[in-house]
Formats: sequence, structure tokens, C-alpha cells
Amino acid sequence: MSDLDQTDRRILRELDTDARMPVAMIAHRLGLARGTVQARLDKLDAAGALRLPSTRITPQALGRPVAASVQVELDQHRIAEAIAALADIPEVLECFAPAGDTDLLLRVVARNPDDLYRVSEEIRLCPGITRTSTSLFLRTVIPYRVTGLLAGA
Amino acid sequence: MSDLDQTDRRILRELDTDARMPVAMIAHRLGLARGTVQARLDKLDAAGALRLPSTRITPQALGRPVAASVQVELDQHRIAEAIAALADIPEVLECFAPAGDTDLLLRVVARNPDDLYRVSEEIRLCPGITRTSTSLFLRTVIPYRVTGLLAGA
DNA sequence: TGCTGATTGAGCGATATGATCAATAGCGAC
DNA sequence: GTCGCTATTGATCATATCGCTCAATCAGCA
Repeated sequence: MSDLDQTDRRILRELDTDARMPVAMIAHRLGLARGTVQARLDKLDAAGALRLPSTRITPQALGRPVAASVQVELDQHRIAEAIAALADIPEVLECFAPAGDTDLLLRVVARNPDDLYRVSEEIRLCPGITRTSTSLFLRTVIPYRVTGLLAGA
Repeated sequence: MSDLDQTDRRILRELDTDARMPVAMIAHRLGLARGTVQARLDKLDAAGALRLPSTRITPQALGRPVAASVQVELDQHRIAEAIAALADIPEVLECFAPAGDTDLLLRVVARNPDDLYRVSEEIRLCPGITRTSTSLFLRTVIPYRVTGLLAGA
């Protein structure tokens, strides 16, 4: 997956203007040939530069307005087991392995605070997980965005 | 933004199969009328249930393979100022206000470890920010997904 | 029962798509 | 400078898709 060049970025910026903008319209607005835009877009998802369409759906729309992060400590001998169990929990939207004391850092969502408690219990009970610490997000200060990177170099 | 019902979810699941699947094809596969699917999709982005198309672009594709989280402590009198400054940093992909000692939790990306240092410096120098703690993500264990929520209730 | 809103199935014209083609431009290798 | 490779251009084509309309049906609810 090589980096997107300026042309790719300009195309994608146009699509941010209107997700359903026709290829011919994009081409016209950017002063490119239609075929070029078409080829670029084909390459983009062939290259795996794009996540699944469903990643555009906000958790709110799926009835999960409550967000939190969960720090997890693992039994180091059962890491794979733990990860597999976490992957089976729908509310776990993503999971990273940070440097430092925490073994895993999860992003989770829930229907409400009570539901968040249920989810965090489910996480705590995963095999190989020795300790968790949940931190409720009171507010989303900056919603997920890539526009800044798309605009710059 | 009311919750998506089962029909909406089934439509979106089909789109995960193939992002460019025509509306008529979705309708046929789900046993729905074309107009219904079209109306549902129209409602979806009218309701703001979908983020910008650019959110599908992986930071990797934008040349930012390095990810990290940054915990931020603020001068409580200059919160708005700090947030505005953070919003101006393209590498800050999102920002939450968690309950607890940390005032803000940022998701950032960078070109490489060196670049991450630059970004974290930029954050540290934002007005109103008194302290930061950056934690490098060694690995993405579960990439961002909503499929689980989409499949369930 | 009667109302309201969503869904259906069908049809319509306008538009977009995917594919092709020859010609050209850009770029690195030699 | 020249060769060869690749991307781009501008054009054309047939086909598929879109957005819209309509009357009829259906589901939920007062």
C-alpha cells in the first residue's frame, strides 16, 4: 500500500464534499480525465487503502452512544486466547498493544452506562485477562477525522 | 438520529460485501423493492448516521503507519483554547474527555517514531496544556470495526 | 374502522458506468 | 539523447444504474 499522491488526495477530498459525486463530476472539477479518476478509485480499494464501508457508521446510529477505553493486563502465556475472546465482543471496536504497563488498550461502546458495565464485565471475564481498568468518555471532543492528513502532504 | 433497524443493518452489511454494489442488487439479495433500499440509504446520510467518506482511508495509506495515544492534562481555565489548538494538528485523529485524572485522551498518528516525537512536542506546546504522556502503539490488535454491532441487535 | 406512513412493483428518461482505443505525456534506465 | 514503460488523455460505445413517479398494498395504531 504505497502512499496516496496528491491526485488521490484531491479525489478523496472531492468525495468528502459529496459521497455520491459521480466520477465524471470529480474529473471535471479537478481538470482530470474521467478514466484517470476511475483508475485511481479502482486502485484505492484494490490497494486496501479503504476500510469497510460500515466503518462510516457512527456507533450512535447503532444505538451505542456511550464510549469508553479499557486498559487490559494479560496473563502473558494466554495472549492469543485473550485476543480471540475480545474479538468476539461486538462492543470492542478496536484494540491496540501499547508500549508500557498496559498490555492492551481497547475502544469500547455501549448502549448506556449500565450496558458499559456489562461490557466491561464481559471483558474482565475473558480468558487470559488478569486486570482491567475502564474509563468512561464524558465527551467526544474531536470526532474521528482524517481530513487534516488528507489536506496536507 | 434514531437507531437503525434490521433492514438498515442488512443493507449496510451487503455494502460491506461490496462497497459499490448497486442499489438494485442489494434490493434483490434482500428481497426488498429497489425504492425501499434507495429510500433507506438516502435517510442514512440525511440522518447523519455516516461519517465522512474519508474516514475510510487508513492512516497507513496516508503515510502515517505509526499510531499512539496521548494523555493530556489541561489548565482548566484554558480548555477551549487548548482544544482549538489540538484540532489544528492534522495528526490528532480524535480526542475524548475521559472521566478521571486525564483531561483529554488523543489518538494520534505519525510517519515514524521520530515524527511521533515531533507531533507530541507540538501537542505539548499547545496553549493550556500543562502535561502530556505519549504511549506508542506497538501493534494494532483489532483494527477498527463496527461489523459486530451491525450483525447483532 | 379509518388514518398514517412505509413498501411494493412497475415504468420512465437522464445519467453514470465500465470498457475500449489510439495518441500523448512523463519518467527513469541506459 | 533515446529507448521503453506507465499513466494520462479524450473520445466512443453499449449497458447498467440512478432518481423519480405512480397507484396499490401493507402494517401499525388510535
